[in-house]
Amino acid sequence: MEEFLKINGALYDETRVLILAFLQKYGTSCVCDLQEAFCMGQSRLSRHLKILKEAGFLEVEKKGKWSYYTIKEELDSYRRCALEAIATLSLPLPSPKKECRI
Amino acid sequence: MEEFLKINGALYDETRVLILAFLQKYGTSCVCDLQEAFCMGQSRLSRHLKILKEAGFLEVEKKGKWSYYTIKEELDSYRRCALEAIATLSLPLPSPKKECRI
DNA sequence: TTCTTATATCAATATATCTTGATATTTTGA
DNA sequence: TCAAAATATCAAGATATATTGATATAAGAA
Repeated sequence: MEEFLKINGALYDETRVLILAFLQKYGTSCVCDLQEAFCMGQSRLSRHLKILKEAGFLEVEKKGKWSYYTIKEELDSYRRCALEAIATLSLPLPSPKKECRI
Repeated sequence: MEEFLKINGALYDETRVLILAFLQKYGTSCVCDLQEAFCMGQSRLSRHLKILKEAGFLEVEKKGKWSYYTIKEELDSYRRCALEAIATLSLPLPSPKKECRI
């Protein structure tokens, strides 16, 4: 139950749904990529990414100063359903703006 | 987006997940059935049932003094996924106690 | 009509969550 | 070693949600 609620809590926020949609569309991104794209404060983004990670949607890889967030490859059926549902929402997403990678 | 968030909000509450699990297992129930089973205050139940209904999971049929709540037959794939996920949680459910129907 | 029952809704309080700005940590380069 | 950049975390205030008890509504029985 606890895990199920954590998943739904993660999905019960517009910002996080948009982040998932963005990562589905554009793939691995660092926090600064998302900051640029969404024009969003860094602490706010960092918090939402943490929630998505702890809900089992994302994984992080740290390289140098950067943290790269990716949607996990292996997801259980419920999380996959959720991502499909998000994809079919056809949300208007910002485009990735700058490259700030290594 | 709005509808998707409403679904996830409805699923982000232990009480409501239990109600869905109960209705999946035992079928149509009136509010008093659920009160008996869950030993839960009536206004609290009524509120949660309303939220589940407005999130598209339940339908209500009124007969006399009673309101009968049922899980909708025709659900989109995301809601169906959610109900499957709930079923596989194998939650410990109270048994229906009394019959208070017409 | 009047009383009782089943349900819905409201108001007040408590709890949880989100946002913002400030601070901490870590890495890299000067 | 020092400063700057990327990210994480914390604290305070604002907003949302859940619970409880009280009240409202509607149907049926007396």
